[in-house]
Amino acid sequence: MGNPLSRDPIAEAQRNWEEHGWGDVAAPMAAITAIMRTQQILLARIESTLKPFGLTFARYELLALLNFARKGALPMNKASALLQVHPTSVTNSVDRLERAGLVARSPHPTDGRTTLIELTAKGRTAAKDATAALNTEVFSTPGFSPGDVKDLIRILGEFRRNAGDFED
Amino acid sequence: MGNPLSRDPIAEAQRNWEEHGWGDVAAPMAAITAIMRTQQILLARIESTLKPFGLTFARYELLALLNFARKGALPMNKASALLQVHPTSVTNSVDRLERAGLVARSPHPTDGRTTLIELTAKGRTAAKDATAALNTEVFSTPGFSPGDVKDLIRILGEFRRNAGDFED
DNA sequence: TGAATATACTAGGACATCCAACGTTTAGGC
DNA sequence: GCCTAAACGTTGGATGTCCTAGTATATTCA
Repeated sequence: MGNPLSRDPIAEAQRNWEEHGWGDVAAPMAAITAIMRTQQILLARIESTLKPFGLTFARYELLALLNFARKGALPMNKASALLQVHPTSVTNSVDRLERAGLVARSPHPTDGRTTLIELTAKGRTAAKDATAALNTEVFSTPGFSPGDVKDLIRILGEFRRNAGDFED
Repeated sequence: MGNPLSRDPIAEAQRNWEEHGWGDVAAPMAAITAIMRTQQILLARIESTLKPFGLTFARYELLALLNFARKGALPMNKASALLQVHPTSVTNSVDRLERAGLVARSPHPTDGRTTLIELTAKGRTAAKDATAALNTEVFSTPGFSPGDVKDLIRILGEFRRNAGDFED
């Protein structure tokens, strides 16, 4: 889909912003646009790594979350909150994961409204295998230096806290 | 869709990774996940700012690109390359923008294969207004300190260069 | 008990992305 | 000059995400 460009299009945009008298917001614009593009690149890598497992990133995240939960089960609404996604998206993901035999729905023992999502044995295996693949194929060579990784975690952590993701 | 959580779910994931013996990739995993989440937050802000203009981010990017192009026109394939998206995605965006009267297709004067995308007067106004809105509502208060903005531009710029986005 | 709230599902729609395939047009090798 | 290869944009199909709205059920609290 793309050969390398001769010039950085985001740096170009930043220059355009400055020339049009928006110099005060040119840098933040460039940073935000760069985050958008970086996410695109990373997502493509992750999805191509997960494809052999029949997983998308959204479904993998849910699987990984369940894998870390005690007893491998979580209520739907907890999963929605922890993954920061819309409840209907969780329903959608669970539908597909259930159809693939990786998770199962079960009624909550005391609260009749909530349904628990539970990892099946097959789902636990898939979670482990997919995680191993991501670790070796993506996370071990992230494209950031260790120092930059540290900076990113700090910068984006502060951003997310200020955005209301969590209080800590 | 979300009240603040009591703890940072990404920091939590990082801890889980370390406890499972994947300490060597725990930090990159956290950084990459943070980029994913940050992109989500920023995209939501941008889209809600663009909504009154009947624009999505993908369509706005195309509009802004045309607005900076000399003569307000670009070939489809140039737009595809500069925006780093699949040609069919550009077709999709142009279809919708054309239906909204913001751009127009026209044949290339010398190369019969390529079609030019051209800003209409209405499109140029929309581009200017939407940019002004983004500048005041999003980019002026990005949620990053000026120093962090600078770091992000450098770190993500290097990443994108290494990923083959551009050569410079 | 009754009203407000919480939970999850269904249905429908908007949107973006990618892929395979196609017709048209151009360019390059011979 | 011709013919093959490549480039370009489009179509149709598939996938996937998110959102809104409405429904049904269950819980909580006044």
